[in-house]
Amino acid sequence: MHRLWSTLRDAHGAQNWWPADSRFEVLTGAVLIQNTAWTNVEKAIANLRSAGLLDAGAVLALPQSDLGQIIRPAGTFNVKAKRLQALCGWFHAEGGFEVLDTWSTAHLRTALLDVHGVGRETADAILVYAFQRPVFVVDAYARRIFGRFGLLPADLDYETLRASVENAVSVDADWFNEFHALLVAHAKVYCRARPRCMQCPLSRTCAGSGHVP
DNA sequence: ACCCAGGGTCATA
DNA sequence: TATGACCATGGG
Repeated sequence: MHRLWSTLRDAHGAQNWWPADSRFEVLTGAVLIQNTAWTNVEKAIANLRSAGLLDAGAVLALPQSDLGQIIRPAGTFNVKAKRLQALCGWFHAEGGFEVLDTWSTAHLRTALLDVHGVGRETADAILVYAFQRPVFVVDAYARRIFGRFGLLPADLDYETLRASVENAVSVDADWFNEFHALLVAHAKVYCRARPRCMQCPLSRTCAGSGHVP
């Protein structure tokens, strides 16, 4: 696990995630990124910013259909408008970061999973990037890269895979922060286009012959 | 014209 | 538990 981390770090450099100007923007981005390209999320967040909506109270005060139009570029905008308000409702009701920062990671994770529209991956991304908790974010990229690297089977269920990674290392939140970011960065560069795939720095250690995405 | 992107919910078996 | 339908924009 540490060797993969170092290999990715050498290949791609420090990522310094999450790409956001504030912790609240991380919450927003975590919902908007669901099954969507980041370029679309950027447009939606720019719309929110110019509308003064990077604030839980402001998001909650808006009719859901209006919010949907503002975040339209992010896709599935009606779904995400509802989810965004659900997350803001929880965040606001619980007292914001000042209160939530005092919660245990386990308590925080359970509460996040109870919010409509927040699943495991979104919850864990929020835990790492908005709350700096040491949690491994499992996503499709991690599964693919682990599988190819021969580290862990790609078809493990979410909680098993997450526990496997978290138990395999003894590290802080910054390590998990960088790890997930590096896996995403690596996938974006090497796991799409076939020509680049062959230049992948992991190709020598990849299991199997094809090294196909 | 198709495929997919840093998913999740809901209905169904 | 395990699939499938559904949401919907923008870039390749």
